[in-house]
Amino acid sequence: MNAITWQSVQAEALRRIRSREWPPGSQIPHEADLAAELGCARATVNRALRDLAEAGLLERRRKAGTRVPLNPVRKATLEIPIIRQDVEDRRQTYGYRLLERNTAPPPPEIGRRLKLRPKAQMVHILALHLADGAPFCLEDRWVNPHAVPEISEADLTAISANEWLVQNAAFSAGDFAFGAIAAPDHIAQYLNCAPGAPLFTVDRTTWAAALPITAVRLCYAPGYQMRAAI
Amino acid sequence: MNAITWQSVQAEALRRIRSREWPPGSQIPHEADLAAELGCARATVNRALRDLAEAGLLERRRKAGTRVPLNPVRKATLEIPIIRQDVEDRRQTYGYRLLERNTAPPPPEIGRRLKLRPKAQMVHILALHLADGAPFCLEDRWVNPHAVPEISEADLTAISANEWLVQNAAFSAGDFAFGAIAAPDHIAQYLNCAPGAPLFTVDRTTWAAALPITAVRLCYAPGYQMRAAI
DNA sequence: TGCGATATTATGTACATACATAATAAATCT
DNA sequence: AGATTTATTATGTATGTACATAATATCGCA
Repeated sequence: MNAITWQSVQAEALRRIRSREWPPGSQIPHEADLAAELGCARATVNRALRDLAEAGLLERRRKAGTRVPLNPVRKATLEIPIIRQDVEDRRQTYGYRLLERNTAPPPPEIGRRLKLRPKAQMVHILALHLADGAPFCLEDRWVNPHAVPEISEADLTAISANEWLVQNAAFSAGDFAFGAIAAPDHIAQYLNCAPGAPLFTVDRTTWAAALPITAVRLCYAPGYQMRAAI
Repeated sequence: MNAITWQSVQAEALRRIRSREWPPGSQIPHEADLAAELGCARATVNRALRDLAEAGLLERRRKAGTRVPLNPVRKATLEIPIIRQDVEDRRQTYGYRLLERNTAPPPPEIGRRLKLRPKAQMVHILALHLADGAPFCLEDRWVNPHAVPEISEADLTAISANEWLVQNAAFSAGDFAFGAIAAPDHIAQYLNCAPGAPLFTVDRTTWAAALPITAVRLCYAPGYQMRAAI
């Protein structure tokens, strides 16, 4: 009956970090010593410390050992559902309208972000997501047709590009930027809000290995909040 | 010489998910079978699949097995540095000014968020973070003195409450909400921007087990973006 | 002294085995 | 039939061993 689990090892390590028993910047005992001290296998210690390192509470390097970082970085996990799910999770009924769809060269800024040559043709999609009939989020998207040629045939009036891409495009990496803008006139019209109203925005680019797939800006209606937990 | 690593197993699993070989909603073979098929130990498969489950690409339940979720939820990891670090990472020089500090009962909304009784006294702190001398972020914070009594003696003119708390308060959980607001007059003054300008905001509460520690709203100067990667 | 080769070391991973745990399915009893 | 107990099963975890890998420290040589 051994009560030692990797969670209990992790809890003990956390306690030592927070109590300054292992002060910031210091090196902590190596796995074998800790395992001996706590009476468990090295693999158990490894699992505990590896997890803490992934959470940013420890820094580990081969041979150099494990240390408590001087500048702790909190890592929060953001769960980013497809927009329909986001609306339904709020117990509202989801609606969707495709506003525009054409093929054109993207604005220079989008081209730069996706590292495409200047005049490459891309599929441009403008769509509005609704919650209980009211504007919820405006989706302004550019898709690289070379990455997902099937997009040309997709029926984007029935399913949003957001959802279609999640289901049909392999992706390996991406980045997000969250910010706030004042609603320009044309966006204010779609979102049915005052021009200049503060809008929460998400800019997102996704890649399949080195191949750019899509760049999108989501503008949420005033009052929207995105939540995360640690 | 075995070239099979948990990463390669993970890559193969990812391939099958994306290629619809394992379609959304379906159950995938159990660990022992996969291990036999791929020619590795079950522990290796476990590590690979466990990681994918943590990333939201698989759902696992004991006895019930492992399945591909119908509604994929993308999980992004947000790195949330202390504000000084954020500024310095932009290669700007950090500055800080404590604007106000007093003890008072918090506004009802803060009290509710922290689940405190209505008239509990809290430490209120208003501070401005600067980048290259320009306003960067306004910090409006309420701290529970019962959770961190040392806050009363802390010299918050030299070090920000943000930083002091990271270094001195044990915390176990927290949540974030990101949004956008129109700058109210008094905030616009501090941030040196036009009243009504769109501001990116972070609302954050942190807890030590069941004990509320602090609630804070950060208002970033116009144009600020917070970044995350998948 | 300076530089490159070599040894050392702490973490990282793989594996076989064993047992724990949770959820389901089957069996049993009333 | 319905409720309760008992298998069954897939994932979860712990362990000892072995070897891989990356970073550092040391040695040997010019």
